[in-house]
Amino acid sequence: MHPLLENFSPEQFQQDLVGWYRDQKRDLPWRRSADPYHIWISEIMLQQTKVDTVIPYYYRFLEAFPTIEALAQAEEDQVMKQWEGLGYYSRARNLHQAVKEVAEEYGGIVPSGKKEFRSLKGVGPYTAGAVLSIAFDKPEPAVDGNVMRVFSRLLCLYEDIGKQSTKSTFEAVLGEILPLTSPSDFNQAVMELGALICTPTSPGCLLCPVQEHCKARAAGVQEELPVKEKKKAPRKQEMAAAIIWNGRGEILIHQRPDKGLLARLWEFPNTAVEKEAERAEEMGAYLEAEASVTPEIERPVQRVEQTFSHLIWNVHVYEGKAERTGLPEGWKWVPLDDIANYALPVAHQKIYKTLVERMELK
DNA sequence: AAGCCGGGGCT
DNA sequence: AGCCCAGGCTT
Repeated sequence: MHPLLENFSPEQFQQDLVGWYRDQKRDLPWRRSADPYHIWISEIMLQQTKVDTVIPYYYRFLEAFPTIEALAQAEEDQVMKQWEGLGYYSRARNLHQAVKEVAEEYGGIVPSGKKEFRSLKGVGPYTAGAVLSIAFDKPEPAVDGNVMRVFSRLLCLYEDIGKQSTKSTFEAVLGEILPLTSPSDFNQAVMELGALICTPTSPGCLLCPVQEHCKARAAGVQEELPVKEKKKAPRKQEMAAAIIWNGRGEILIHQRPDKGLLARLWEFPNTAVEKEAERAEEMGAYLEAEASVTPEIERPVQRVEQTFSHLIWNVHVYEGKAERTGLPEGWKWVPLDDIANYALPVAHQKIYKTLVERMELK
């Protein structure tokens, strides 16, 4: 028995927690399915993403790609378009690659072995535990942020949950508490408790089904936990972007590089700028250097902000024109309406939406 | 071990 | 203005 579990009663805890879960659990779309493919999609989408955000994406994605085969055969651009706006786009590309592997190597059947499933792209320790327990009822722990918050309070553990060593501690503890009879309900129950009762701020201890098991509650320190190192503030970046028309009524777009921020998404040409007075000139120089396009920047039309976890873009949008020249790899002239078929970062979706509205007024 | 990778909704 | 979220990958 793990030393942190001294005086902890796993059987009573399981009973109190799972009983509450079966009575109070939310009716979520992926809980209506037993298909491992559906469970898997939901778990990837739910990484660092709230339930309410995921729900519409989950429906649309499975409508577009109802089966492993359908997703395996899809073009990456179509997959990215379905993921547009959900963020962390490597999730979509990794999922697509993993599903192709399942189609080719496992006959389209999601592997239920830990080693096999864990080896798939984008499947880490949490996702492996979650899918194997929920879809296959395997007794695997699934330790995410919810679980660490809940158990740092239950066990009154003041170790930084951002550290790998702390996560390992929780995985060991959960491995000992996890019931063999219904690991699916148990894992989901801990997460449900974290989402509904044992929330980051103002936890609802009075409504908590396991309050009698909670050391932090007993000591009145539940608000101090979990311990987590503060993150640095994001840095600000001034940007210029341009809507460049050619003589045929087409607009210039660009695909971002394979790696890094917003990898492989499409965008209006843009570049970081230094001096406020020379933004338009810097934009022109960028287009000349990267696409051999010599634009006439005519006017500023919009300003858009986009906040990332480590970066804030302040994008000054210009409009202008250029000759319809040949373009390097990754650049395209596209009719206005066709831009809707490309996956864009949210900042560029806003630019596109505003542009379409302006054109409709004319 | 630490940094990178989105976007939205709370407080 | 921070904070957090059903994390994983890369270095």
